[in-house]
Amino acid sequence: MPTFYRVSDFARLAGVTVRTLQYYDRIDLLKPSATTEGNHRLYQRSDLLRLQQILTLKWMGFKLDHIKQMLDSPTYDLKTALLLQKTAIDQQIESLQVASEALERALSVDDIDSYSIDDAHLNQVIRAVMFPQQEWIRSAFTDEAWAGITTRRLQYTDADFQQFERDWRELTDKFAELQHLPADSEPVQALADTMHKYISLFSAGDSEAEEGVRQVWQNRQQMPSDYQMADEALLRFIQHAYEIYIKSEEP
Amino acid sequence: MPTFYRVSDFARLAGVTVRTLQYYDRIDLLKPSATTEGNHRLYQRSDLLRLQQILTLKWMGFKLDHIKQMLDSPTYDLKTALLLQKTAIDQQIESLQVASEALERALSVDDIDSYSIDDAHLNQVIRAVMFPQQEWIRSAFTDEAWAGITTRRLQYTDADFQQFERDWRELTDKFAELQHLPADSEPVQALADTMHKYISLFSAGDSEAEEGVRQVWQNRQQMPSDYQMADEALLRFIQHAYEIYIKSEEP
DNA sequence: CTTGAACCTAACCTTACGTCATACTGTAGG
DNA sequence: CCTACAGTATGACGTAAGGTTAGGTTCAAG
Repeated sequence: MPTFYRVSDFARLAGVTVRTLQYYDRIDLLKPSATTEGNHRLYQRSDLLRLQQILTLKWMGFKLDHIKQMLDSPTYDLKTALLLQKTAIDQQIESLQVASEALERALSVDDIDSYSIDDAHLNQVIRAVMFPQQEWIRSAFTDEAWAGITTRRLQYTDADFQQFERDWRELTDKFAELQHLPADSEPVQALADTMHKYISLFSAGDSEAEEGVRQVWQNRQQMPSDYQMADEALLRFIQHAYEIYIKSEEP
Repeated sequence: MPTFYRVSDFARLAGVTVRTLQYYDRIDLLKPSATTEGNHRLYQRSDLLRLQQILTLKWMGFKLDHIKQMLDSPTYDLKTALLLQKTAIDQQIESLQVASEALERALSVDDIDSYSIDDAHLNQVIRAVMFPQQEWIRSAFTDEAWAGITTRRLQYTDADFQQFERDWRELTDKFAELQHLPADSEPVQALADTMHKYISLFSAGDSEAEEGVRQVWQNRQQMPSDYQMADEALLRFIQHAYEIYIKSEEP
């Protein structure tokens, strides 16, 4: 003779709302173990265990349909699921931290004390937020090309940037391997083509932005040393090959 | 004679989807600066600046209607908004970190290597996740009362717990002030009543859970020293007052 | 003038419920 | 047994920020 709880009592017991229990019932996530003749839900304490599992997994960030799968299939790979979830959460934390730091920088912009907002202000904040110390890059672009670049930049995650860096390094490594060939030879030009496609991707078909990239590339002596690559001869080789490629594409 | 972009070009330029631009148009967040006779949207580069502002703020975690307010009212208090947003994000980070640590603990449960899931397994994981080292508390509760407590616990945020602690300290401080009065005097019993209401809140009307709380309270010598309060005399005073209160309520 | 790509709007889909609106059930008192 | 009235059930609509079709229209090249 088990004790039964009506919805509101059971809800209070578990710290959720009645609506939540009704919802979980409807999506077959948690069914009451009995009902009255009049179709009112009756829960037992044993239902509390299942609800505890559900709420714990939910608290960990799993979605309800995922939780249903986990609880309903006894062969579910829990360890992998937990691992994936932790990875996802850690990624979220990382990008939130980036945003938090950006907000911190935004708050440190002097003029913001005026407590008002106009385009100039806001853009100053945005510049402070997105590109803390890279004025030497910015100077190569027109205002509007720059707006395009910074805007597109927002779409990428940290993982994307890491991939970019890996790709870029791979590309320069390949150039290094072919450094003994003439810059206008076919394999080198093929690399230049790949490089061009990459730059196009970055500038998204924005010709002003592309021009800016070329400027940065050519004025690379101004780069802070952190950004400079070691092998100046290799850089000149790449630049030469790229110029040949561009000329051959724009007759 | 400004250059116009059609939606798809402008979308590519900015790195968003066409649907997003259509949506921003509909909610009056970003209108194209012109349209064709056939009602196709035409954007200019100057629209890109506004879109950049929108996406930057969005990336910071602001909601779109909030962004609209910010951009449309020139007297908007940007600094406060940024500050509030940073606070909110930092809170999110904190609770995600708690979840991440919990998942870490869950992954360190030995038996999980079996790559399967059943109630016992899952509950073991849950226990590891939610209550790392407090077996001394758990031992005072029945399994089901414990399930209720851990489940309710999920509903609370860090801020709630901090509030709990503050309330609790305030309560004990008040007891300390009245320590010169007899335990059955009216002001002391009033405090005991407050304390009882507080415990009831914690146990959500769960009588088994309440009993467990009383057990923990009485066996407080087993607590690790971190949890012990300094003044043992005060504790005995509180316990005495509380016992008198309970007896007077359950005749 | 035709064709195919790009574009338009409208409408439904997603999550995890909250919030009504309306109808029904359970129970205590008379 | 009847009536209040509290509790409950079901269904519909709303949320945020678009994604995803569906079906019709416009653009630009040939």
